[in-house]
Amino acid sequence: MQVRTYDPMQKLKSSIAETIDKSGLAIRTQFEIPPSVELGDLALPLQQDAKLKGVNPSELSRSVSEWIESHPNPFVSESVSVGGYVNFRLDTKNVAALAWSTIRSLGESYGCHAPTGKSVIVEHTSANPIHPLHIGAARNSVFGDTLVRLQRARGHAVRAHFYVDDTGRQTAIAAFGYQLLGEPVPSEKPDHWIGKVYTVSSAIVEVLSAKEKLHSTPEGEDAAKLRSNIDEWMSVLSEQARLSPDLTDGLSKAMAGIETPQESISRLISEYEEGRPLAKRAIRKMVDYCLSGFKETLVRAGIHIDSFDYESDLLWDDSVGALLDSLEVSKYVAHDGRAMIFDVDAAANDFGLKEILGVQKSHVLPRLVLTRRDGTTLYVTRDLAYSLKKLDRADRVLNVIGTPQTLAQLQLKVVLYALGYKKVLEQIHVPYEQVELPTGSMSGRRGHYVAFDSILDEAKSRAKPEVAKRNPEMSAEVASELAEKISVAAVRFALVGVGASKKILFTWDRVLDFEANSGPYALYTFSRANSILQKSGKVADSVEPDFGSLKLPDEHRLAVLCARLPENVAFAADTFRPEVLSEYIMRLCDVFNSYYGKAPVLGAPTAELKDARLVLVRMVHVTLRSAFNMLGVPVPQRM
RNA sequence: GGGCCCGUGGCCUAGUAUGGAUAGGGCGGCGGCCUGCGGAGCCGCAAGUCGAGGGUUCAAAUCCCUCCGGGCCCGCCA
Repeated sequence: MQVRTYDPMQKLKSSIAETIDKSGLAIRTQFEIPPSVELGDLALPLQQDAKLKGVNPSELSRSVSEWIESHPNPFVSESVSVGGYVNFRLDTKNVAALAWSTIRSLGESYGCHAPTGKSVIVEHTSANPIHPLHIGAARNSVFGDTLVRLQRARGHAVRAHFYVDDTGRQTAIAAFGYQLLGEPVPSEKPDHWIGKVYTVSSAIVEVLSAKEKLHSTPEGEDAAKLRSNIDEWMSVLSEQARLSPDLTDGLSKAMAGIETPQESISRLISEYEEGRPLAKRAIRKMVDYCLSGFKETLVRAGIHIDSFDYESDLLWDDSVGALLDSLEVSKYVAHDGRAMIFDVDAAANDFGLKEILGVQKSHVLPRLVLTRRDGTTLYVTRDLAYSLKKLDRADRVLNVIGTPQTLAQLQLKVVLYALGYKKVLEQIHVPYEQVELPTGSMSGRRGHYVAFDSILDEAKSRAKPEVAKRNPEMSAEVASELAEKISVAAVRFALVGVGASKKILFTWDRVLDFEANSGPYALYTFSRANSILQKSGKVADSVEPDFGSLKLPDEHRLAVLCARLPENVAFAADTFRPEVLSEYIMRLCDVFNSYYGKAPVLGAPTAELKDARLVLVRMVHVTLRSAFNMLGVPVPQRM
């Protein structure tokens, strides 16, 4: 049976390695890419091997290249020995043919790898359901979703999970306001409306409780602090009163009758945790409205969540209770009243986890409080139970969570490992840096944020005139669809195009400048390739080309680049770095743009050349389309 | 006090995992290219002490140490 080829470059490398192995030189065949195209397509560095063998690197590389020259490999057109490297120039014809047969057989799935049978859960987004997704969450979503797509392309069975934090105090504050308003149907996009309810409720509660405290506080520093606190929240309130007068007014009136809102909120929390019907109805109703708003935004950005996991379910189905029972008897747990405190450092030392997790031995890991003195659970406790649930459902779990959570994620691993869940090592924190605004940090509570929706809207409204300018004959509807695609591409490229460890300073121009942004450029390149294929009037996939007629350096580069998609996907997936793929796309676009500008495809001098070029264009076309799919970028047929 | 991350031309960024061949791109600037498959394009030019200093090495943007600048974390918050 023929084994299906997924990765042409891999296949070709093994073939060359095999040829070299026959020489009996016994060298490692770890290929690299030379720093410049003039040097070749593949490089074999032999300095290490030369050292081990105690021979001169140049001599070794010369023997290898001489061997290849006298024992030809179909994929190598030339091998040159330079300073301990053997540089290989690949044979355009055979590389193109190999890439083409792979592309033709895989079609849209070109770039994907053989199924592994391994299951992966990617948890991402998981924003609090009390305000719209903002730009920071957008980075999480886009990054997380791209990871989902990449893991899938890697051959794993992947599911995207969203952890719904519905038992926290913040959620209760919003739900409390929602209850007071009579639990209405939101009058606008639900997450945006709930965001307002949350900000106003939060501000009123802050003001009322600060005022309350002020009564029993003697004049001095503390009182002054309370006063400035009141002032701050009053100004948030007046801002909201200006933006949404009815809502603010309604909530203020309803809240005025409540003497101790903090207590009411605490009661709501505990009633919800106990699963009391009224509390349950109000909170779930509000949360689900908010989630429906999230979904709308996510769908627009091409993001799909397979499972929304409610934190409250972990309490109700006693997952948390079971976890507490096993913690109770752990030798690392100390009790203080009903509070449980976990000695993370001792556990990490005992199990040798510092070494495994890359923590310095001398670094003392902070203890972790798992329950309050009154016995109630904390966020981490529920998160522990949630981790177990995720690990139960997949071979591997990727948690897309911001860098501020790094320590907490580490502690979580130690605790679960110490409880005997060794599989927790298969749960990986994939961190990303925050997005900052020029005006300072965002605050959901204060209603200060840039919503994901606004970014998409703004991108679209900037794209529209550009589309209209270039396509005056296009109907408004089609133009709008196109503008939508372009804006999603621009936003996704902007958020995933830089390494996750880099902070992003969000400015409208940075993200939405269509000259600077690589998204529209890449889509444009694709649409040009598409247009050449359309114009040809041929079905490129049924053409049997003679790749031997491709002589231009750019034709060679394009064939080799197309063959490299799968290995780039593998690397991006395995290192959790989508930017690897976006860099690859840019490289391919650069070469292709330059190519079709100087080499006529449809007007090629001979029929053979025309066919070969046409197929090459098709290869670029399919390769780009696959790569876009993996980045979650929609593809327009024309622009 | 302890720990983590970032620091590459005016601005943004790749390269750091596995040290190696002239540090790649983009924006902005300057100069060209619409009789050719659509100019969101192409071609060219100027612009760099890879934060600083030491060390290891035949070889350091990359590894080690110290320091500087920016950010984050070390809650009976989430």
